[in-house]
Amino acid sequence: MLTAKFIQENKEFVIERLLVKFFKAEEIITKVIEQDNYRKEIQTKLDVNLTQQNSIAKEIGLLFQTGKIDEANKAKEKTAILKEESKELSVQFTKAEKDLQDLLVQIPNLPHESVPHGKTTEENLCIKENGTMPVFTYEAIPHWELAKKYDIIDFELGNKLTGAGFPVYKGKGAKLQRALINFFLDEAEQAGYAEVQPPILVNADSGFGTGQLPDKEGQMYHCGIDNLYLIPTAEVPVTNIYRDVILNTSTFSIKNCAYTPCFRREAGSYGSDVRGLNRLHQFDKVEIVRVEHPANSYTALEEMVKHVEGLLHKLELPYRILRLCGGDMSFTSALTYDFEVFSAAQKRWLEVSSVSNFESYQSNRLKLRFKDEKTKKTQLAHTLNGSALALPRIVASLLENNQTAEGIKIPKALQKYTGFDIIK
RNA sequence: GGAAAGAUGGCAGAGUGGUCGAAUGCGGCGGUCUUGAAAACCGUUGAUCUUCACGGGUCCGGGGGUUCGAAUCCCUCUCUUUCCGCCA
Repeated sequence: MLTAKFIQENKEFVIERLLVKFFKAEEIITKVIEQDNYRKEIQTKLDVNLTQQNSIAKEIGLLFQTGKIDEANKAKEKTAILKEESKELSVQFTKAEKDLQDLLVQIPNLPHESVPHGKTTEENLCIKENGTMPVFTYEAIPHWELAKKYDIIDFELGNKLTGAGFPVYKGKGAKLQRALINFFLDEAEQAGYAEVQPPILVNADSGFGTGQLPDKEGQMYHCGIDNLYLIPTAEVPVTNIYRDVILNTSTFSIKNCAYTPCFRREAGSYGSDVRGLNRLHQFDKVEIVRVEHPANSYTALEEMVKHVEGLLHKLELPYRILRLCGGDMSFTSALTYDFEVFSAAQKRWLEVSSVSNFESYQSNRLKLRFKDEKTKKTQLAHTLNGSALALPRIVASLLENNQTAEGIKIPKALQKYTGFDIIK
């Protein structure tokens, strides 16, 4: 979230920038400023009161030590009123802080200046399209039929075990999953990302840190007995590694990668675009996460984009890169690039990665800071993350685009991981 | 699941209800010495809110209470560790 201080100092700028996200901020910004001023006012009153109490308490201590019991008892009476007042003030202060917090979490992150204006997915800016589009002399078969034909993914079996959106990968299908995970992890490692294997259940503090809570509570699976959440992305546990941490400037850049299954309730999604692998409740993903000095975060973002692009290139999939417009961006992001691969049978682009710079928006919630060596002051770091990559739609696209009369061809880069070059 | 112990600054670890934001050690930073380094020695070193500043407030796991005054006493919650049981 944004800090009250930043809003105080950049009121007009904040309002203007948020319009790019179609967020009318004028009213809430005014409230934030009022609330912040009120908070300060209460705090000042409380401070003065406590100062008085402290000094009287010290006096009493001295009086007792010097044996002036009567005077001490007299002084005690003075504190009664002060105590009463401070109790009242501190209740007000706690409420004032909470009310301010409640306002701040409602304000989205400011979009970067390069974010295109626009409201819908059609207005995202395609900055690159690359790779050869698949050509078929016959009607290409959709991946859910291919999966059945070669018996590599069993959707019905998943229904039996769990429910819709939990497929069972079998034989070469399972091997393909494992191959992709290893391929993505190896590539990330080569690019300097240190692998971590985090828990896939997290507590509420972690959920709040990266912004899933409180707003997106309904999107996560919740284990009520232990009050833990199944992660919707590795971003949550990996970024939260750095919650409540003060870094040294020298520790930048922090680069982590992690493979985890991801769980999403996807409440409210329906229709033909959820068929097959297009939208699952459980899927596998390799995530890259970075913590950066504010001055370097956009360079880091470009590096991440290059990395993801390299993966798609090696997988020989036709892809395009979109810079999301204000209306399509997430609440917490300052700049997001989406990667889509073309899928031959569905004849549409499928999102396989989303790479974002959150600037200090997550850091402020996470209390992730660093000590500036020159000013000796702590300031918020920048966080970034991106999928590199999410598996299901990659698999969908591989199956559909690489189908031949003989079987499904495996791209060269993947063959040493699969151990086979065709699924038949 | 049963039993016990514990939670203090980056880490380790003291702490009598009053002068404790907190000893000490390690680590970090700066310096002296040195051709350089190490060692030794000296100094310095928490976070946060508020204020132009001086200053002031808050924080010893979270919350509540007792008291003029709480790291220290009481209640409660959470978490951690150890032992036993079960077990990948």
